[in-house]
Amino acid sequence: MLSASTSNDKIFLSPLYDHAMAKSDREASYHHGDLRQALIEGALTLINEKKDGRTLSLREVARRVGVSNAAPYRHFADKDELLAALAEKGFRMLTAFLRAGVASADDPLRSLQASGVGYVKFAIAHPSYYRVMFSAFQPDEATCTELDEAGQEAFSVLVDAIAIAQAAGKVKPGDPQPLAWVAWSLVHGLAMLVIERQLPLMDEASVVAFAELATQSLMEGLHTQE
Amino acid sequence: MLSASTSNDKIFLSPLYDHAMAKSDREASYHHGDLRQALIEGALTLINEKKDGRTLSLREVARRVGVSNAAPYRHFADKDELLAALAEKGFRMLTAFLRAGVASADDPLRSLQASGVGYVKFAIAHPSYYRVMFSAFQPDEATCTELDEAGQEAFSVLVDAIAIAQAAGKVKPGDPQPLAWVAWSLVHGLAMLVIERQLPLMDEASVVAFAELATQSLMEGLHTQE
DNA sequence: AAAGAGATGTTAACACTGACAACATAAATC
DNA sequence: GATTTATGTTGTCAGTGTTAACATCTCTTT
Repeated sequence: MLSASTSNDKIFLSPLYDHAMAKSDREASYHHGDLRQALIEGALTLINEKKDGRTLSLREVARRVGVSNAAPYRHFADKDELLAALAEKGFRMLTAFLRAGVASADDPLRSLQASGVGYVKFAIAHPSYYRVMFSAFQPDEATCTELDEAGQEAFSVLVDAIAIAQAAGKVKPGDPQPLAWVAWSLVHGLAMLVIERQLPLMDEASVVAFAELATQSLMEGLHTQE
Repeated sequence: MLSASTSNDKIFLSPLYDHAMAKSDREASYHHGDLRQALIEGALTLINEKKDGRTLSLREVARRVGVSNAAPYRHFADKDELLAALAEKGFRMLTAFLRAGVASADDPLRSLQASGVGYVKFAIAHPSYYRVMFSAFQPDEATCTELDEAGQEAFSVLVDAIAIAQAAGKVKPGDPQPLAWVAWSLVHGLAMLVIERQLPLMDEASVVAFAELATQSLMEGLHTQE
């Protein structure tokens, strides 16, 4: 029953539900113990079975977790809030992929490029996640600041990588933020097109190879010495 | 009642329904006369009222057009097929925007860049269209070849612009297709991020300005003389 | 022109969904 | 131990995509 969920299930974000985590006797009690987390994981496994934000249903998640229709509403105001929780987790994972990319090279420029390739690698490794993260469920602005934070954290990895490359004189100077937007646009568009099968790239190898070409192209546009 | 629909409503694609177009006495007859087109336009106006592929409902379209729930199923196998028809029209419009961009400059390089800016301009001018075009409703492959064609037509504008720039020695030589993918990725990602309000760009002017920066950055990476 | 055939609408139904109110039960607090 | 609070359940509502069975129009064929 406990299918192979993600290993980093230690991310407990909302202090509101901390007390629930203390429980350990689960299984067949009226109160689930940690429904919120179980719902997120249930939605997660469903999403890994070809479901996206549109086809995923709250009721199915509840069913999968073994709980009634209305139970999820004790933990999420509506479906979008569950999706937002998933998206947040996705951004945390994306951040890890980006950092792994950055760390995989010594040269600041190659580091920057590797972060872009890492971005695309995440997208093709977790396409359903990625779709949820960027599909248009309006996050209601102020309500889910945690999602925003997670997104900003991921983005800052890119900004930092650019700033470091600038400090090394490898990227033209100026506010790194707009440059990061440009780089983000490139890898985001690439990721989306690949995921939606709009580009005829079949296996991971060719996607990564193309991601390297794409980031390389932009690199030669961004770096100094013209 | 006939709200301001798009002006290019002369696009009749499927010869299967040509005979229906011959009718002119509409209004209050059992048979609508040209339901297929009316449904597309109805969906279109609804989509311009904040609806996207997820929130748009076939029943609402039917209601808007003044027809019963099941009537649309005489013209579209399912909801996705209606969305595909919308997407096709969107790609035709996108092609026009791209061509306008290309034609707006004399220099091949600037022409190429202008096509990219035109791409983004289309996306922000018709965000709902754009969302439908690229939101994941699996087009069932072989069934809707017309959508594929429309997409290819738009893409070919980009490829051609690159090929022309290559012929003028302004872009590094080689198969233009991969380069077009890179460029497409950049503007697609930018368009998506702007539409989903992931970038803090408010008005059209700043979006266009940033699109120019983004395309310029890539340009300097693609062009010759390093 | 009459008649049958095929296209195009309509109504009614099914199985779903998101969401809520009213109720039940366990846990936490006093 | 009693009460408040958190959490889960059942039942319901409006809305959806989709299909089947039926109705009506149009068109071809005789």
